[in-house]
Amino acid sequence: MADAKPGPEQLAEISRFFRLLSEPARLQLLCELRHTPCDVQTLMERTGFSQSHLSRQLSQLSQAGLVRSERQGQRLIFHADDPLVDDLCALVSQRLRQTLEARLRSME
Amino acid sequence: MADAKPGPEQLAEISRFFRLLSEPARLQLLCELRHTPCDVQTLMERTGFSQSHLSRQLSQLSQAGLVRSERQGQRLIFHADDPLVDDLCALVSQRLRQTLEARLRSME
DNA sequence: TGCAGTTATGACTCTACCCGCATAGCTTCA
DNA sequence: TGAAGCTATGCGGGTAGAGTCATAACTGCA
Repeated sequence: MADAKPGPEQLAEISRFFRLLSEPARLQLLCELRHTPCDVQTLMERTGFSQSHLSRQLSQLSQAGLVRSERQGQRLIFHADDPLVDDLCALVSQRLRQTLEARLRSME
Repeated sequence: MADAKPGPEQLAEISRFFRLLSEPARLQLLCELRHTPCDVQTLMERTGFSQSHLSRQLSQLSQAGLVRSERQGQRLIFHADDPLVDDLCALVSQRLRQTLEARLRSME
């Protein structure tokens, strides 16, 4: 029952979530903000992205609850204090490492 | 060190992996094959996808090691015996549920 | 080996979405 | 309140990739 086949609806939602993480730009933003909240100006300097692009991506991420914004003076400070993404990335990284090792061994 | 910022290279690989799961069709295939391996004919009937489409998607999944094929007679039987996807989906589902509950409470 | 059945692939269309530019809309503070 | 600064959004070019059709390539079997 815990691993019953999810319905199409649920499948769609889950895949939408993964889509958020499937874009390097967004994943990068999440990593940048993970332990050091900052404002858009700083993100522009660090990533080279345009302001409009950042605004859109941050909007998507905050809509999914992966990012939170807090006003400080006239600028918004963005936070990403959710460990979920860390966990997901850790699982995937570990998997990628295993795959590489296996490929190494197989070409021996 | 465990959660140091990943480099651009690693970020790209991780996001590529998430992209595999960001397509409902592929996620559905993984769910179909998770506990009941089967051949392409059966997948066509169950999902309504064309043979060529299935071939491409299964190719991507098997290249990532999420699916394995085994010949039986003249047809290939596809397996998805990796619990990783289950784990990832479970984490995300749980998160989606939490988000919904929070939204409910906030509109109270 | 040659045939029948199965899978992979080239060519194509179509949709979604990234990303930047320009600008409209807001928020804060003097 | 009005101006300055910050953020959101309409618009458009470009690209990646889903999905189909036709067909090539391959596999097991008579």
